[in-house]
Amino acid sequence: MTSRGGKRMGAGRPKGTNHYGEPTKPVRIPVSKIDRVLRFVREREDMVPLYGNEVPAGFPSPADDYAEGVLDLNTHLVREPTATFFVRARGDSMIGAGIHDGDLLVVDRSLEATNGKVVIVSINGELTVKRLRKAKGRTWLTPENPDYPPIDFHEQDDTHLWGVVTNVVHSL
Amino acid sequence: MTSRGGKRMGAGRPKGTNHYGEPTKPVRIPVSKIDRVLRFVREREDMVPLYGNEVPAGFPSPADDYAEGVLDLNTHLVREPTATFFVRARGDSMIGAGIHDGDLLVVDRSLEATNGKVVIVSINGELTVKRLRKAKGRTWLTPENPDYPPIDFHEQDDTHLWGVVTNVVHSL
DNA sequence: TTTTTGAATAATGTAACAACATTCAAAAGG
DNA sequence: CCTTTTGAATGTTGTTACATTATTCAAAAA
Repeated sequence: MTSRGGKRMGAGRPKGTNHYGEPTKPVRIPVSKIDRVLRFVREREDMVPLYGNEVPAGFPSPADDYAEGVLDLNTHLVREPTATFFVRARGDSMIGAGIHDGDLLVVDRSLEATNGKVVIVSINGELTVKRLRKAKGRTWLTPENPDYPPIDFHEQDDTHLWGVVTNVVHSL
Repeated sequence: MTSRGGKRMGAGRPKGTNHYGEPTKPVRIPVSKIDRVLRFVREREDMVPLYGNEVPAGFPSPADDYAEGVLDLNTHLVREPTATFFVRARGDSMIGAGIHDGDLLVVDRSLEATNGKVVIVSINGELTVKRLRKAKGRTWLTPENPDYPPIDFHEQDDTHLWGVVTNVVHSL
């Protein structure tokens, strides 16, 4: 074929037409986490739409813009990653606080355990969850269930306060 | 100074002494997500230690090995990212199922709404959460609160079943 | 024996590159 | 004059390459 050459002013792929709509940069990732990272950046795996109580216009297409916003559970529930841990709740002594047997408790060790907070305490090597009550110079650990009695609390060898429960994850 | 040269058999940095304990590879990441990705891979932000009810040996140092394992909330609670959304619960009609006013509900639209499942239904443009009961060829939406009556359910113009509630996140 | 020092080697952030994708307009065809 | 074909022009992308840094070891010095 003969050439069809010549100037092509303004030709070429336009900027910003990539998959993400923004520039990318190579970042070194440990191989075991590459899959997870790619899912996060490519499929916005961690951003799940949040709806209120009205059926939104775009419903039920989560691919559309999320009028009510999106939510990342890790960021939402874990404010201080290095100070946070989970504990599996046992028993029904805190049923009144919405804590059921088997629930996953999100515990933040960086929060101050003030009066009224639900806390994780170890007693004789066992972790337990109770509500902290401070009154008249004394401190009590009170269950949220009338079947159980309050416990007088003071830090000692085998009793330690580990953190404040911020969220309860209940599976159905 | 004179040279101190000569063979150095076995010298050099040993393999596997990198920050992650495993090889890395460059992966192209959109610039706005680089911070988030680096936090994830470097500080294992999303991997929070999970403890049972015994005080573990390494406690309270989350930097140590997690005898009870680690947990990533997104992976744990969101099985099908593209079919999942969140709804904020209103009212106390499902208090018996552990669902309180203001709780965050994780809803999976890919699960089958079988008898006994807690489901999200829209009625007249409003989202509501109820337990599905199927019996004698009929389907009911039953609140988990004796103060509320069951509702006869059948899909029609203004009534639609949106998904199955898999988890309830309750804030304290 | 202990300390100093540079060789040896791996890790790491980023530039560079080759392969691919996309768009435009000149040339060809009608 | 309008439509189709085609290669130039340019951006994107996964991966390689590389210069710099970090780490360890043992020969040489003290």
